Amino acid sequence: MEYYHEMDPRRPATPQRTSFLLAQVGALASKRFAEHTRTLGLTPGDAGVLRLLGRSPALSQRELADRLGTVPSRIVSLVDSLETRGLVERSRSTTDRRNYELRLTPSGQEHLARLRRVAEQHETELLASLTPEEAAQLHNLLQVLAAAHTLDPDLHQETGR
Amino acid sequence: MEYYHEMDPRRPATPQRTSFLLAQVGALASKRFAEHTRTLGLTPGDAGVLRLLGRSPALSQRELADRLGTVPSRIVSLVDSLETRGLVERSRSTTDRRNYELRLTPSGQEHLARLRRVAEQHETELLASLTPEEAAQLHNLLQVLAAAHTLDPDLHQETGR
DNA sequence: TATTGTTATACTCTATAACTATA
DNA sequence: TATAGTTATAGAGTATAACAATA
Repeated sequence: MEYYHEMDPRRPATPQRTSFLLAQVGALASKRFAEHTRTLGLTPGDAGVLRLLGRSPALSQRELADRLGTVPSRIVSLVDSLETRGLVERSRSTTDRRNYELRLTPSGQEHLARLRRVAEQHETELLASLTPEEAAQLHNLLQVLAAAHTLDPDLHQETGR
Repeated sequence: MEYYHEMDPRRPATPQRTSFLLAQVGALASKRFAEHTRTLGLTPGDAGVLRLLGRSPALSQRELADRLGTVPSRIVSLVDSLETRGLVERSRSTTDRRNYELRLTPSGQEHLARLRRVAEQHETELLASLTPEEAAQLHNLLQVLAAAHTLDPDLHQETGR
């Protein structure tokens, strides 16, 4: 159920709040993205790992967990699965043998490239009803909100609760 | 884990896509709203039921499920809980005794009023970093997106899958 | 002692399917 | 037969806590 994300086509008696719309449209974006990744045989979680390892090779599982805002135990099954499918490889760090260094395999890099293409397609589809100027406006407004809510240390962090 | 909603304060090497930002900020809005409802002893699901019954009294559970984009079985436990707490009451329809007619009790109406106040507060907090003009702009852009994606019958519906 | 990764477990949320009662 | 509501169950997704290996 979408409770707060309700998408009833009937018009509400009261005008929708912006925060409500934001949650609705944001949930739509997430859902559509998940559908796109699924066509590649990847979950959104897989996509997050591939994206980060593409940007930062040799990450440890602990670091990966921190950056994704989750716990190390969650990373284990994610990397297990990606390793089994040959997209990611673990090698022990030579300097600290507790750590793994995680890297994309060539196949993992291909998957990441495909992922970037569907992300681009997703972006295009989602914003198709906006003019380029409107899309740029939206981008800026969202960045203001993201910055305001993550950079204020007095507010609880979004990731990891 | 927020995978796609990752809120890593480190700047990404590539600029964030708007769809990504939308998912991030939307998830933030949902999470903050849930925190607000929790201070009233309500889940976001509870809030959805109260809001709809406030607007449309005498709804059946089936209708409620449809409007919230979920299945009837999900409504049962939600209404059970609200009924136990004295916020909602079930009465059998006199015209078709299969249906319930759901209504808010006076206490339910008070809770709904409180809910509206925290929703207003939530809205204010979330958008505090925008000027009124920017907030209005954001509202309009989001409405365009919401309309484009729900009114097109060729695209899968967001609610209910 | 502290940290990385692992396992086992549990919890939350939600959907599916079979059932009952009414129509 | 069809529909409203109910129950039992199961599946995602994710977190917690205890543990082994290494530092």
